[in-house]
Amino acid sequence: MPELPEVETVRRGLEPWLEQARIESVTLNRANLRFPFPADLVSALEGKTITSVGRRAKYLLIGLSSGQTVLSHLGMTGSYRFAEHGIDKPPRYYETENVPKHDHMVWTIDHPEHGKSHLIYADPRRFGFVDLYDKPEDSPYLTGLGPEPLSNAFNADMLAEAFKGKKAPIKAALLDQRVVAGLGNIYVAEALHRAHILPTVLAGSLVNAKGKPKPALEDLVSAVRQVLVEAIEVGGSTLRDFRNAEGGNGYFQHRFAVYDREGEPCPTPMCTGTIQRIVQSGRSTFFCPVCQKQP
DNA sequence: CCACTAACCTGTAGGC
DNA sequence: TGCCTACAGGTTAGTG
Repeated sequence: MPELPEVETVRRGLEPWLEQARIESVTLNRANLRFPFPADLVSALEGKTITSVGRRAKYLLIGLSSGQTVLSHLGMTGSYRFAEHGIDKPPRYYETENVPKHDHMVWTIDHPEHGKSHLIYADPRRFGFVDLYDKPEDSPYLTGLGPEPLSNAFNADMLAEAFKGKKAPIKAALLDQRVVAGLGNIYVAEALHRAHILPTVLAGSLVNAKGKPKPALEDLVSAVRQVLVEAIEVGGSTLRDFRNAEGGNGYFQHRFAVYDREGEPCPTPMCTGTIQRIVQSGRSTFFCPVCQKQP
């Protein structure tokens, strides 16, 4: 689920409730998610104060007063939410019935303004994970990442450098987190549609003979930025189960031009095309065969 | 270097 | 109602 706009939405929802909060206790309801929880996670968290709630690509980065940083990835179905305030004991859902069975990690926190509450991490498919670092920039999850797509480091010149001679389809190239970090299946499809580029064209075909970006690559950079900004503004996309930290959903799914719209008319003005679905790298790709072209 | 598949795991939607 | 299949926002390892 969560691509950059959804993770940013979660981050913004968590920040006012977590920053300055003290972690009183931590309960792990199982030993692992995608990977085992770090052996020292509970002791590293308990008694510390949260100093920051950040994000890099699709990773949440929670800074602690000890100087350490919690790195959290939501996988496909991970979510953070708060239990109602004023509860004294953390919920141990696995021991009871009638309660969510995918609540794997619970932090009992005390915030100077908001008081006590429980932060709950739930994740039905358990593709997410939590890790702990002294210096998060050394984490193998972050070291190889490409630039943030909303930063100035992401531009047509750097994309041209990355795509020069590259034979992978542009769709696969944009999903490669080493090229640009934070895009997923939804926003790649939407950005390519806005830039009028077919997802099947080779990445290298967007670069000219001098290694400089063709105009279509400039359009693509703008489209990526635009679609991400719009999505963040409306709280991301809720397809099945995405919820922000306050329990609300996103609204960008109503603005999808192509994603999950196979058979529907292309929304591009004057375009007569019908949205098609193909499979690339084992994943669905949605596009309009009429207004998306080979540059 | 690149493409494709399977794997991790659970839930849900659709066909019969 | 139930059973079965296909598929889902991500990432990684293995194979050809």
